[in-house]
Amino acid sequence: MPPPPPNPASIDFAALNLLRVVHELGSFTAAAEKLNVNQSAVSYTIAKLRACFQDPLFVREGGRQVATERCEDILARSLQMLGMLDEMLQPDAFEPGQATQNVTIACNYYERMLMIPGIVSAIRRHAPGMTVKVISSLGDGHLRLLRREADVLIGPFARAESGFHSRRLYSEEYACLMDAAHPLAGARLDADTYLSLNHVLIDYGAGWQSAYLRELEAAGHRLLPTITTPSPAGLGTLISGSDLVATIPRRLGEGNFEDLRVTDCPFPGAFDVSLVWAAHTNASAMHRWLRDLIWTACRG
Amino acid sequence: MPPPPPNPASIDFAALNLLRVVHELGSFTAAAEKLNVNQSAVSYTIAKLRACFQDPLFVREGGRQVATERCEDILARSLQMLGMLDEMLQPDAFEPGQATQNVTIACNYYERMLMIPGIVSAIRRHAPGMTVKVISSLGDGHLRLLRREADVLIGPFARAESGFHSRRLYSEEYACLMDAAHPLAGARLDADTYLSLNHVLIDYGAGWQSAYLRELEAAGHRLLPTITTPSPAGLGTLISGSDLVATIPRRLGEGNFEDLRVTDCPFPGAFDVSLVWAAHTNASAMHRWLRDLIWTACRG
DNA sequence: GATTGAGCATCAAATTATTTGATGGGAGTT
DNA sequence: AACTCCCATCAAATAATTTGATGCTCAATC
Repeated sequence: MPPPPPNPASIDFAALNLLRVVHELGSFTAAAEKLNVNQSAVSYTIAKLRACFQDPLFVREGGRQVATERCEDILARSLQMLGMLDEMLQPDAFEPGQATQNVTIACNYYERMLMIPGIVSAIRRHAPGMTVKVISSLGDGHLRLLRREADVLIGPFARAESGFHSRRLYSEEYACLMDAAHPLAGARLDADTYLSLNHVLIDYGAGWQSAYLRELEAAGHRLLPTITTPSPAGLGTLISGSDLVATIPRRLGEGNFEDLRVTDCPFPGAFDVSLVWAAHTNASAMHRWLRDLIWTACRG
Repeated sequence: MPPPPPNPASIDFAALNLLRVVHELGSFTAAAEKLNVNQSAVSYTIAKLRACFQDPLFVREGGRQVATERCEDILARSLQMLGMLDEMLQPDAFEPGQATQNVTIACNYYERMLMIPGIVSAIRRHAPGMTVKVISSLGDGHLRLLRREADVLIGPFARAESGFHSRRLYSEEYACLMDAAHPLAGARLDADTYLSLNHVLIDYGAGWQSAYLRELEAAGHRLLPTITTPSPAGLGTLISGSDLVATIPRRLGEGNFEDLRVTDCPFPGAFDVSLVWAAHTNASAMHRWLRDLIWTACRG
């Protein structure tokens, strides 16, 4: 009753390497010494390969083990595969100076105004061969991460569920933006005064509710906007020289509008701006580098 | 005390295949079912690969195991290698009609006259894309096999030592070739009569001694040649219209010289013409085919 | 031809690696 | 919160590999 043939799937890289060494030294005994194993271990492994490949692989010629024609073919591929394994085992290295990859950042208007210029500038400085793509994140930022459409997501999101990682960049709050000549510019606003103003409401769409709206509604109020706009873009022109008031993130107001004034809002709706990424990019050297760079650029 | 990292050389093709199936199904449990193993065997193998490659390889996203960036790289190479193993496991097939290889036959004058035309014709008929090279074998035919300079050797050689295989094609003997008008043409020659003739001796060189010379010397005789020549080439012209006698293999004499006659030699020096090849080509499909073709062509 | 030594094949015992089956913790859904 | 699914981990069982001993084959030498 002969033993069943060995399963070829059980051939490992050690066996392929043993084949290489036997071929190189033309002797099982010498190969055993070089590999620091017993001679019979070499016999066992060659016997296994002989059975798998249905070929003697080595034959005695003039006192040496000489490879068969078929063994030469098998050996050529084995050498290839051993090289491939070596490459696979190299640590995931990332050299910014040599890199040519594209990175895709999902974010919205706020980040595009306040953060992307600094981030892009830093990327170009440290990794001049890389390219950057900025895509919208509203409503489906997390899906974009999962679908590998984006490498990172930046915004007021901090999902704790599995599959994502996040890192808080900084805290942010809402403030009132109005013309410097507005009678209440710089004054301390109570809730009633605030609610009686002529508000410009930014409706981001996709059911998004800003944190300050949630806070004032939780306090039992309702904001009746005078004007509704889909984006902060063009807000400065709209408010300048008027009695309109827009409630926007403080950092977006400060330093971005010349004749306008930023005043505390009685419903600041504090929130965190975070960097979010999918778990499958967490261990990647390039992604780690990118995240560190974004962290530095936004905290710098 | 952590366990030592596994040796990457112990990664086998089963592990690479398991990586493929987990990736495809996005689930350890589903992969286990498909592969007909226990779920914990999948965990064990993935854990081993994780340790070897220093990467989580799969992370949970939305209830599925999703590959990391590094896993995608490793998987691409794994698929390549699995394909390579499949190719390596294919039986050594040889299609004469599609083949384009060269075959090299080592032999000498006798074989070039009597056998090579038929062999070449058969090769061209069955494997029209193949090429044939004929090289001299005198003195070092066996070395040419060992050095892979020749695929087969044909001649009066039958080495029994290890490293070679041989197959007898047919038996041959020496006979006397003389002019048809020679007074002893067709007569039965005794030893003294034979030895008194005017002999043409073919001295092949390299210390080669023909079997009939060995036989007559073993019987205590010595042949004194009238003429010595290094090759049977041109022998017909030399002997025609003369009283010279050449002792050559019977088949070489018969049918090759018009006005000449072949007569039995009292020292026939019987020998075998064999096909010889090195052990390392023994299992090769192409070589087997070639040997069978030569056998058929010579035994016609 | 006989002898000797080298080297491969094979065996049983020892060791290591892998697989099985049980269990519990984590994640997702209701 | 309860329930279910799935992966991680554990100990025991099983399989594969390695060790060390032995014998057979081959090549070299006398």
